[in-house]
Amino acid sequence: MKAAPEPTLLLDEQLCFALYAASRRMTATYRPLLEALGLTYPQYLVMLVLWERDGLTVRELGARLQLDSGTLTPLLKRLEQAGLLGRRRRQSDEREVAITLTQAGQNLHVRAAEVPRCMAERLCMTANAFIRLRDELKSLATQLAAPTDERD
Amino acid sequence: MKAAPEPTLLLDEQLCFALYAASRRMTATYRPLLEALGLTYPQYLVMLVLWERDGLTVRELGARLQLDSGTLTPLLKRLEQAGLLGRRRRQSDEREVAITLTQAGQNLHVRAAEVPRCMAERLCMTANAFIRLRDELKSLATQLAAPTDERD
DNA sequence: AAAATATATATTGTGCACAATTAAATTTGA
DNA sequence: TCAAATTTAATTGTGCACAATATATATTTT
Repeated sequence: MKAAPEPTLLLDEQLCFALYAASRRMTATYRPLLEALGLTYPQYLVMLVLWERDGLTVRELGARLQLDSGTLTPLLKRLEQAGLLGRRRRQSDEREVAITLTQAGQNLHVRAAEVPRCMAERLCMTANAFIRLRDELKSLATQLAAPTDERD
Repeated sequence: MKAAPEPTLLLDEQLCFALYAASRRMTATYRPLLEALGLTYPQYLVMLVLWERDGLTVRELGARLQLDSGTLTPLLKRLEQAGLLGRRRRQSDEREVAITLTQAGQNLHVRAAEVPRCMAERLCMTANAFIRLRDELKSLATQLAAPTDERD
């Protein structure tokens, strides 16, 4: 019976740092592709959500991306300035702000379609490895989102 | 013979978003633990490096963490203000700034030791799963760091 | 040695993240 | 019914990330 290995403070042994470093490298790899579309990486994520379903509120966008209004409000204002979307209060509930794509925002969908293809090529992973890693990361995030006392 | 699946623009299918979301969740999980030590997450990473090897230059720290002086200089100044480290020009090369832990900075090492233990418990992963995921993320980062035309 | 080049850090500016607060609209309930 | 509680965005403030530039020092070239 072997004792559980003691977790260390060595940088190279940390899962958190591998995750942090990989995430920043991923964003850096997207950067030149998205720059060609006039988007930052978080802006691209917002557009992905809106291309799936237009007219969401700030709250719904935030729920999807796990971002709050402190991040989204200025980001959405920049996308509005760029002419990709519009923001207006819902008449049914004046607290809510509905985000709607402009024609330019909708048109960008077509040009964006090559981004995932380009990244897939860049990753050099099999479809299975891709899906396995993605789903492991999803379940890690789920595990970390659970309250501290959650029993599995 | 099945054709390769076409990559989509659906948010939930993106590896990048799973990575981005998991990384932010991870940082959020560290936050209360590190707050007790008076550190932010990037500051904690800098301390991990210095606890392994003191007296590194800003450049060497940056190489280890993949961060540039635009990020590190103000961060290191805040850690200096907090009394955890000192910054001084190397006499051998006045361009370089050596970062040295103060006694308080060294003392924090002991209290920090429980952070990885606490996180390991929080993750609910076997040691093998932990290592496998960590190393997959490392190799992903390596793959993304390679120049675009790299053949495997 | 002077000029050109390279290197290390700092500075500036933009854009996230996220906590905390504010303000307005809506819902709830005594 | 109307005061309290809740909900939604926006605002404010701090701290990263990162590109671009500036500045000082060191090295190389001529």
